[in-house]
Amino acid sequence: MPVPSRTTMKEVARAAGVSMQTVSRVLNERPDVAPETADRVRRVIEETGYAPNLLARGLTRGRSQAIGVVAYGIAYYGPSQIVTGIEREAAAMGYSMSLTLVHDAETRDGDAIIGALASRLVDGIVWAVPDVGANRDWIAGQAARLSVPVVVVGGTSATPGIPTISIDNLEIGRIAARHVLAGGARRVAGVTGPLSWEEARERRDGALEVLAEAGIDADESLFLEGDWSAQSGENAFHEIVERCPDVDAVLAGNDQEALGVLHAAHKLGFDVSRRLAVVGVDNIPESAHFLPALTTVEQPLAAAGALAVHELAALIDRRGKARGPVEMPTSRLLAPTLVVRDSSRGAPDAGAVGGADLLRLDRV
Amino acid sequence: MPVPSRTTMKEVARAAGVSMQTVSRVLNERPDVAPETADRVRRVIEETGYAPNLLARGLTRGRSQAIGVVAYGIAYYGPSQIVTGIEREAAAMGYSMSLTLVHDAETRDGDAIIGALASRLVDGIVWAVPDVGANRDWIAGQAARLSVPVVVVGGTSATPGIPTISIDNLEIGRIAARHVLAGGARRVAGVTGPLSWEEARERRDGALEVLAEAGIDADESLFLEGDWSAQSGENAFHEIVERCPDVDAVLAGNDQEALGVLHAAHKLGFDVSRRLAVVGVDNIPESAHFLPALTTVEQPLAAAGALAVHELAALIDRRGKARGPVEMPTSRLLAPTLVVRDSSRGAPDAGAVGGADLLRLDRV
DNA sequence: CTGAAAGCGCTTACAG
DNA sequence: CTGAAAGCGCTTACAG
Repeated sequence: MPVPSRTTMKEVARAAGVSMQTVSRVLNERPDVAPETADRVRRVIEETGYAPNLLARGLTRGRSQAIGVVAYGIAYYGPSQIVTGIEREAAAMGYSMSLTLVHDAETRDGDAIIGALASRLVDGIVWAVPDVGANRDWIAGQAARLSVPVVVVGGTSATPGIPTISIDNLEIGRIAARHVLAGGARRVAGVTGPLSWEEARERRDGALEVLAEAGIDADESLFLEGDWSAQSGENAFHEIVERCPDVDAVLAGNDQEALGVLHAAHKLGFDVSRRLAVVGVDNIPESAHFLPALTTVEQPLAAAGALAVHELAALIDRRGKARGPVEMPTSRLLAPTLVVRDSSRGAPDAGAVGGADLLRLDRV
Repeated sequence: MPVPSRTTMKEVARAAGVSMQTVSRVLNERPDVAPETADRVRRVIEETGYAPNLLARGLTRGRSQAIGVVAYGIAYYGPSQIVTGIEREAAAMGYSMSLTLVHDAETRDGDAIIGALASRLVDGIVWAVPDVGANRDWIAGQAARLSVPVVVVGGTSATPGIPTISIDNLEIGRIAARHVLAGGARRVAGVTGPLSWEEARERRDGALEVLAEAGIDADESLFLEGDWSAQSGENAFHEIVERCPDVDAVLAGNDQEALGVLHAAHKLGFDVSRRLAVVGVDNIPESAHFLPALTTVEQPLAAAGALAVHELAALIDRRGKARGPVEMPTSRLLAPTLVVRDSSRGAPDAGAVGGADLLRLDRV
């Protein structure tokens, strides 16, 4: 059996008794086609199952109707949420998505990756790699010399000259710190993410800022560096307890680290939620079922991904039309949300109201 | 500032004082070019930063050097692992990846999605959507009439006529059941995934098979249907205890459900790991830090994704060459692995050896 | 070893 | 309202 090759526009034209241009017009919904001619063409398209070759279209139009996405991991909660948001919005806006994963946040393959995407004539690029090392400066430099627009998503505040959709990581730290202070905590410790990540540094700094303002003895040495893993949270908690046996709150860099803290606290016989408040970041689905259920700061990651695509699409359209008036990149900083559960409530979790005992506080 | 448009092959040719064909030959590493000519061309390519327009190349060659991937979710652990494996292997084999996410496992957008990928002349398609409803039969039908090869990954056993890389879900159920029986359990219950998923049915059936063989009163009514969520695990456990107060083992459909079971058991005052064994599926990173640490059955999902791409690439190459000799699709069924932790060890978890107390048993 | 010609499947002005 | 021509940037035979 011969490989069924695709129907071509020329074939459709012949079958409909018109020229290729007319088929092209019908396909692109140009108004200047006689109704009956258009109908005839549409019928043939229907019968033959014709669909335009997007490679050819892209070649002539000079744009591919595809966006390139460069993401870090995907196996992790944050990136997977962001990419989900990106894909959804891209699909909704009629773009297909070419995804490249970098396996090291400090990748030096950036050139090759961007180059490969450019070779495919993507109409724009979403850079969804965390803010580690010199990443951001590098991509900003690339963006300047590239012929396609680039939008950065995730990470921290905007890089000058490049539109960035990010989460307010300082605020994440502040929210968490304010919350445990409001609950009466006075000896606040932390497990951060890897400090090569700007995200991790900002979360910590936001917390320290609040502690300092509250006149709390903000002991930076009680904020230990983790690596986002539960294991690192567990290790850190043991260290924290050694340094400060009467610690009454631990702010974790993410929910996995918080889980490790809960685990370690349990092993050490701490009565979490009565004597110790633990707060995570992310609100992964599991966190509501940790023991005790975890208080955490949620980030609008999928929304950030979607917004990034939205902004990118706007840039693409703008570039298509009037090239000129200095493109003012629109950056946005999205606010996180506190989700309060038993791990910080100062109440025993066993026998609790169970179920819908969830409270959301926006910027408490 | 004018949008910097890409250097073209014609420009490279002129700068190097040769014809386009010669540049093309150098680019494709054809041997029939004089060394010094090739050097000259390479130098110009270097200087200009020329990179071929892959849309044009795809149009002439009739293939895009891209594969299309259709995946379910990505925000979930399983799919994210599979896609990670797919991307890694695709990148390694020189393919770029066009990713489309379906947000409903029983999607009826399949036609449109496949059509869109075909329009982009992808060289092959990886179908990474779970085996729900009539999914598999549908994609098998599509594969037959498509001009590009399709490989299915995930799910259960092979669909006739279409290469499938899957995990042995029956074996997952068997492994889990054998393990708790070996630990002395006699009243075994379960929380399944949604039973519209073939994966969920097979895991349950594998367990029931082992229980029956062991002469255990395999009570199917103790296997309740969940929806993969921790909440459903929690709800199910309450129901299970009502039906069978002296239950001594619960086999969950995944780690999230298992977490819900642990949570509910804790609330109800069950002494997990002493009086109750709980086993999950997936080995999500968090599971090692649940309270108690979770025994679970791990699936080689990333490997499955990589193998799918590998198989797809083989099919693409074969199709490119001798079209003819009935393409015998190669399907593979990958074996899961048991990871034993405290939740099934019949030992208290507090004050345990902590850390590397992990044991892997292959097909116990 | 190298180049002129034709063509991949579309779209974009340009005529009529 | 419709079609002939040219061109997007490559590659593939075909000559020499």
